[in-house]
Amino acid sequence: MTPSPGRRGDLFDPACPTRRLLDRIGTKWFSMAVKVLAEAEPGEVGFAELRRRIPGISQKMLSSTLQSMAADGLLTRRVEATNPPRVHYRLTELGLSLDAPLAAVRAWAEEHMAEIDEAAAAAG
Amino acid sequence: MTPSPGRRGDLFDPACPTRRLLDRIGTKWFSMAVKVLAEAEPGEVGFAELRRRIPGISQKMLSSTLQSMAADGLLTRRVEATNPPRVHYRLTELGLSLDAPLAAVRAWAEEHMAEIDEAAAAAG
DNA sequence: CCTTGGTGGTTACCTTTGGTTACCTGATGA
DNA sequence: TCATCAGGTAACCAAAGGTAACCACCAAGG
Repeated sequence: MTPSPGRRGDLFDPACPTRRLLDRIGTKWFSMAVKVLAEAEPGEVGFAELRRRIPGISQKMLSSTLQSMAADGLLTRRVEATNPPRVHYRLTELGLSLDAPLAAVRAWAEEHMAEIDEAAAAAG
Repeated sequence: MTPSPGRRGDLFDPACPTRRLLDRIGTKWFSMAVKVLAEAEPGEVGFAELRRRIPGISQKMLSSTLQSMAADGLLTRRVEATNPPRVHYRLTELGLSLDAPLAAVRAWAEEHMAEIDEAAAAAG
């Protein structure tokens, strides 16, 4: 109680940038969306195509994930004014730059998660 | 259709290692614990000292965070058999190696979260 | 004509779980 | 007597995430 209001390093206050970033990349589909969009060949991917490339995601989750990413300036929407209007998504430079640290996390996971599994199995 | 089933397979199944890692580092105190322990000078930190170095954390959350990390083989517990038994925590090599990708995430956050804030403010 | 399917969403509803506060243990030392 | 050590337990809250239904539009099939 009464956690000393004293100055703590910025890494720990509620507005800590790392915490706020982790809140985003910790959501279920965020990192997958970044990866799929970062690795997309034309750079631009339509909504339905994204659904196909992210197996298991629902329309709602894809829609809300893309919305929050757009609000964060990580991607842009382009609405094609055709018959059934198609919407295309593309990472901004900011969003693209985020793929680097995420790739580091992915690499660590693919290299070391087996060790975590062993430890978890041993711990019962 | 799907002439190439695009064997990005394992990255998207429920047992995807990246997803399972993100589920961990996305929890509120996990990354802070890794950082504090990785930067600790003796390498070993007691429970109460951890509480002091992670302002705002409760006993329960510190306890459960450390437990899950121990179960994952990321840290080890050393119980000092003194009168009030003190418990010391130390990252394993596995846990220590995780600090590298997390540092990349922290670096990105400190460098770019301001841009996200601007975009979010502009988006209203 | 009617039905089906695919386009890009939105809304309502429900469950799960992460996180919080609060209170409990026993032992010890001042 | 009281606080501190390292937790455990219970109850509660808010948010994440899932399912399902709905919308408007259009193309193809029968």
